[in-house]
Amino acid sequence: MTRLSRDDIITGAGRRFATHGYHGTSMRDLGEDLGILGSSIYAHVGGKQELLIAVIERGASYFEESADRAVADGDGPSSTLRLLVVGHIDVVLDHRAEARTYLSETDFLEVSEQARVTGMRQRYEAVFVDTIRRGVAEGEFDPDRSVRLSAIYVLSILNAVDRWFSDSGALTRAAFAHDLCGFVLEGLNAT
Amino acid sequence: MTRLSRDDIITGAGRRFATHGYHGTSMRDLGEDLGILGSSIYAHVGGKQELLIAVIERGASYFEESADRAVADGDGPSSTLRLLVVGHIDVVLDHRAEARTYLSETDFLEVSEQARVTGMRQRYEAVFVDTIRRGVAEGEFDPDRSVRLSAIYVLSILNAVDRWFSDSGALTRAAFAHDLCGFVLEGLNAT
DNA sequence: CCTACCGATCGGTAGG
DNA sequence: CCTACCGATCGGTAGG
Repeated sequence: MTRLSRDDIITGAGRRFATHGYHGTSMRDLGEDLGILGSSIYAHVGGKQELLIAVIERGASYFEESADRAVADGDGPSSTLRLLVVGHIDVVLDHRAEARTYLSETDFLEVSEQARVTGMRQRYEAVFVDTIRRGVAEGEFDPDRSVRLSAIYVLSILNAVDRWFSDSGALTRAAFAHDLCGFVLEGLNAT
Repeated sequence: MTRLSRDDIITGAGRRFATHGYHGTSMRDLGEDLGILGSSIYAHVGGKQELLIAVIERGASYFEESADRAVADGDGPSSTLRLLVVGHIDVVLDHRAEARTYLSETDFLEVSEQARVTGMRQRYEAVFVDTIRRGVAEGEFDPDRSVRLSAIYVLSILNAVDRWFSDSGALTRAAFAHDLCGFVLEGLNAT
């Protein structure tokens, strides 16, 4: 039995927040998950709100990194969009707790933190918008569709993936990503 | 100042649950919203959990009624699908609090209630699946697309509508519904 | 990381 | 619907 790290505490908090919600989680609950007392958590972090911030910050940065990679590696708009879709799916499924907390519990951050996280989210979503816009400009996507709405549709689908998808099901992650890209690109009348 | 009804209490609870979450709402918070004391709520309802049940039951029945109407009034699969989409949008925007609580707080119901609500939700979603399946069978939709996935996509988009749409924006509800139907039906290669 | 707490708040009740 | 509570639990701290 070695001492827990701050990262361990944050990971545990993410799991609890994702399943029981921020307000549904007590420091004692969290301690029990970690095998320590609730009060012992304060040896690692300043408080419950600080844990929420740390978990959500993690979630936000996974998405940010994914977008950066998609933009760097993408070869044209539909290629970039595919990478964005695959990357988002991976973040949501490989970092379920942090991603879900980021997506569902941001309202419970203190206002200043909330503003920062909202900013990060807007920048992330803007990458989708910009990519689609570029696809329209370059003649790859249907110019008659609303760019903004198309981005909202894709993101709505992506943000709900963890609610129904399981790696242990018959549908593989790659097959799903392919289907979703097809659905989206057909909707955009990709050429 | 007349006495509040049980329905008033449930409406107030829905608003609080939708914005602050079930666990983020105290009976005293709710009382304050209603202009009474937290303890006075117990003159109307048995407890907090009973309020959650009542709010979610309302939300679930709005969706159920919408699906019933769509099936009754629809003239063929793509017509029914359009009615389902428009109906879902209306429920989510005209009954924001109940719909959002239904969609986000069901995990906090006692297990027996949770099972019932999950059943209602599955029956509702099955209407989407069946409608799309019928569209494929009748040659209206692309048979190469997964029916299940298409239903998941539409529902994912619909369930997030209240997060970004506002009736006071430039985009009207009808224009949005039209765009979404177009997006979905194009994805389904509707003929 | 535990012991031993603290004041505040929680859901809820008895009696009117 | 209010007054006046109750025991339980909450986030958090002092001291080791």
